[in-house]
Amino acid sequence: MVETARDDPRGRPAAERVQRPQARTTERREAVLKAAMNVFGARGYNKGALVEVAEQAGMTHAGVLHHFGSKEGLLVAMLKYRDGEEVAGVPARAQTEGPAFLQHLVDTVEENTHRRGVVQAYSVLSGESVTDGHPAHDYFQERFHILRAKIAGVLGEVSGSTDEQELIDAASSLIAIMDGLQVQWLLEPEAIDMPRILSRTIDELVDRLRATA
Amino acid sequence: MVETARDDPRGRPAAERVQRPQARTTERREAVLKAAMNVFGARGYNKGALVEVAEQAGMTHAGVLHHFGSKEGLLVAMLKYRDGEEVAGVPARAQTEGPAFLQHLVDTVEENTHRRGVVQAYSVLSGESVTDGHPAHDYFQERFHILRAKIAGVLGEVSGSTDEQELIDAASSLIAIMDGLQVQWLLEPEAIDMPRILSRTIDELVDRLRATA
DNA sequence: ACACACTTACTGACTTGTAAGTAAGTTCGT
DNA sequence: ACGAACTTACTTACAAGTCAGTAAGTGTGT
Repeated sequence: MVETARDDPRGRPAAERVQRPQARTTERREAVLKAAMNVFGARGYNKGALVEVAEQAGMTHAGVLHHFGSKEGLLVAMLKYRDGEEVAGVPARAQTEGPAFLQHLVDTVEENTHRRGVVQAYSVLSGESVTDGHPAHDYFQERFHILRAKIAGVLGEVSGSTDEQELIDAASSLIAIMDGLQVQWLLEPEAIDMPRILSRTIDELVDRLRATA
Repeated sequence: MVETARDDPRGRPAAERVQRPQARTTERREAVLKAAMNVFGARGYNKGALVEVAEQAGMTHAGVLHHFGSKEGLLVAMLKYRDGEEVAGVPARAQTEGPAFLQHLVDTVEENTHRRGVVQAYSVLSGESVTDGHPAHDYFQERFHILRAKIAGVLGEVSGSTDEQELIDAASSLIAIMDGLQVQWLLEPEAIDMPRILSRTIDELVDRLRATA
């Protein structure tokens, strides 16, 4: 008994739920989230309009607001959702460790070559996120912080190096290369071979770290 | 005689000039351009409003449109203007050659550490530029294309390598690192030492290329 | 005299968000 | 097993604001 008032009846209900959501609600919300990826990816958060998101999800913009409370709420939910599935094909939550993780990075980049929309959404949003008071600011700040630590750890394992600063620097470089290449690739796809460059860079980086270990 | 209708009476007049601009016009336009850097840098192109640009330049938004014709015209003019001066302190047009150019890159990044606004403008705009039909799309596409060729050339000179593909890949990496680091730095400045990482990367890159030369 | 460098005033197109209403689903007392 | 009471999942309609762009006018420099 004790009624345990579940304050989280599935997901992150913007309009506070008291009962539980209906059967098909989850998939409807997912449709909205996917539409948001499309729209925010194609036009950016600022220029992306709720009406267009709603249209693609088959409802009105008021319906979208019913689910996510505000445009900002939708963005945040979308960002979290994206994390949950990573890139469809790749195992997502599969938190690979050690050298496998570095291969996982290359695989993901390879996958991304066939998912322009995802890459575009990421590039646009991370760029926008540095503007004053952008709703995705905290998300990207945290994401980079965690990613750097994770990659530095793996690089340490693989190379045997224990120079923390150098490991973090190397991790920062790796992330920077991946992100920077995406923008160049989006603007001139034939000119940039992302997987090749990344995999080369990783090899060099590990070699360098091993040398000073 | 013959009236030689000069179709470019100084600058890029959006509202087509017939006579020649007045004395203080150039500096007024420059004030607008600088304001545009501020506003588009802080808010992005889409969210940046002409009224705010105008305010900072000491006129109304209609005055800005008088000079640049449209918001898009202002952006393009701003981008060109920025190229003309690069970063205030650094010699700008000084098209350094050879190894000096690589040092110039590091110096510029060092300078940028003290010019957050410039870095933010660049990051936001280049991110936005990949969206559908963005007015800065062509600018950044061309910029990356030229920069890659330039850097690849310099790397070839310095390392002695003649492997075109490898030189272009290395150039792409360098640019990607600089751009990618900027975003991370903007989000967490204390965590990222841009000049140190860049200069380290350049050394490694040159060494690698020299080895296979 | 006439173009230039603006300003004021206004329009129209979009935007996000809210309010109110409706149909369908869920829960629960009996 | 049934219906009242209530929620959820929307819709239509609207409020309120923001913004780029235009038109017409005013003063000033050459």
